[in-house]
Amino acid sequence: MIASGRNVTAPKRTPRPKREEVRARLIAGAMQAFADKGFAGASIDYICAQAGFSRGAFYSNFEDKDALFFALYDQRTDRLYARLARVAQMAQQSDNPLRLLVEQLREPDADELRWDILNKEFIVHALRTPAARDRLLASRAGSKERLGGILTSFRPDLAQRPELLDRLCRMVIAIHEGELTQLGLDPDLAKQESLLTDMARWIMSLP
Amino acid sequence: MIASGRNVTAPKRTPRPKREEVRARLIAGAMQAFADKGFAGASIDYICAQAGFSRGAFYSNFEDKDALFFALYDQRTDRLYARLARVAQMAQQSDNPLRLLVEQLREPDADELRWDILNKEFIVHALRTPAARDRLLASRAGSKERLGGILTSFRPDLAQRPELLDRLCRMVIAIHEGELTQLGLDPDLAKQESLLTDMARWIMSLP
DNA sequence: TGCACTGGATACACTATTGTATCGAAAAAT
DNA sequence: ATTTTTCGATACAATAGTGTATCCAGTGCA
Repeated sequence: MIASGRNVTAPKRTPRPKREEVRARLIAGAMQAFADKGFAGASIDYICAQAGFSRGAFYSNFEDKDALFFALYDQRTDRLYARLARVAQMAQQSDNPLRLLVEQLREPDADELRWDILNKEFIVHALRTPAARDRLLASRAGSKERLGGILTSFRPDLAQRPELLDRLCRMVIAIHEGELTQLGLDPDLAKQESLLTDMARWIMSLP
Repeated sequence: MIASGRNVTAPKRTPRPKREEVRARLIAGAMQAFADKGFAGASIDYICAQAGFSRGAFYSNFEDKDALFFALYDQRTDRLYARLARVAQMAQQSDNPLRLLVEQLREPDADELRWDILNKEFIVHALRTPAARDRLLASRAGSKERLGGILTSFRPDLAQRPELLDRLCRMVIAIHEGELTQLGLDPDLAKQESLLTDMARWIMSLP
């Protein structure tokens, strides 16, 4: 049942990977490499080594390291959006939607923590690069928007208080990112309850 | 009244700066350079150019770039500690100590924002370098300790609830760092009230 | 089956960066 | 005043990284 095609000639030694897969593996390699060495610290050669390709593969798929960085960031942003959408939908029928949100946002597994390193790296990059800054701001505005929708589904009255809602979103994001920092530095904290639970309780108790 | 010493010979052309000053200027240059280009992105040459010295000066004062990074970090840590101590003292006699704390922590001036970039840079560095991680954890534990003292001066009952106090400190730190991120990316937010004021109100209203 | 094309691998030229060895002027010591 | 020490500046060798030009195996189309 294996390779039922013509087996007359010698078997293919190196079935060249599809372009999409090459890109995907390069992006995955970049995530590893950037987390290991930082954006500037990771040479293109090192990134390619992580992905199992040569620099030629890189240069035929990306303009330069910045482009790869953006591709990686976009991928993760899409993933985050998908997760938030899932939470929003599940929240509709859950009897404890806040706990759900907190659990979904927490996810302190290795991958998430490694991504958080990179997220910070990207923030720093954006803080000094106008183009990256604009892009990041737009992306974060989208995240905040979605988060606002979720919070409103918990407390419908917030829809009437947009400025308060905005501040709450900012606080949730700040605490989330801050907690990831603390978790990354001190893994023991993972045993404790998330700081976001307190935040959630506070939101629900607001007048 | 100027240079009352012996003025027989020609005036000194290049009064070599004291060692302390060289170190200080190199550290200041490093802050500028790291904020501009990141830790790995800032070459030693670039750092020295910012400080107005040659690489020779650098190598005769520091082991390598890491050592300079640590020196810079230590300097800022000392400064933060001093500021926290000042707040704690002022809080004793202030009639609105929380506002005081918030104002002191906020300080969204250019220097503080530039330092925040570097702080994130250092965190990222620490997340992947065990030695730096230990050092950073110790430093942050110290900060948390001092912050706890300040919070307790506002709400003495917290002294009896150490685990709650610890969580509150973590939240304040998380929100502070998160807000600095947001301020850096979107300077317009500086017009708004600090997120920490809400946090402070919440702390004071805790049962 | 043959042929053109795609795209990853390799080689090369060029630049940037690092660390060290050496030099010389200013400070300090005698 | 002369010697000694200190320490920033300069020169140099070695290395690492980048981008491009070229090559060649695999792929799809006729």
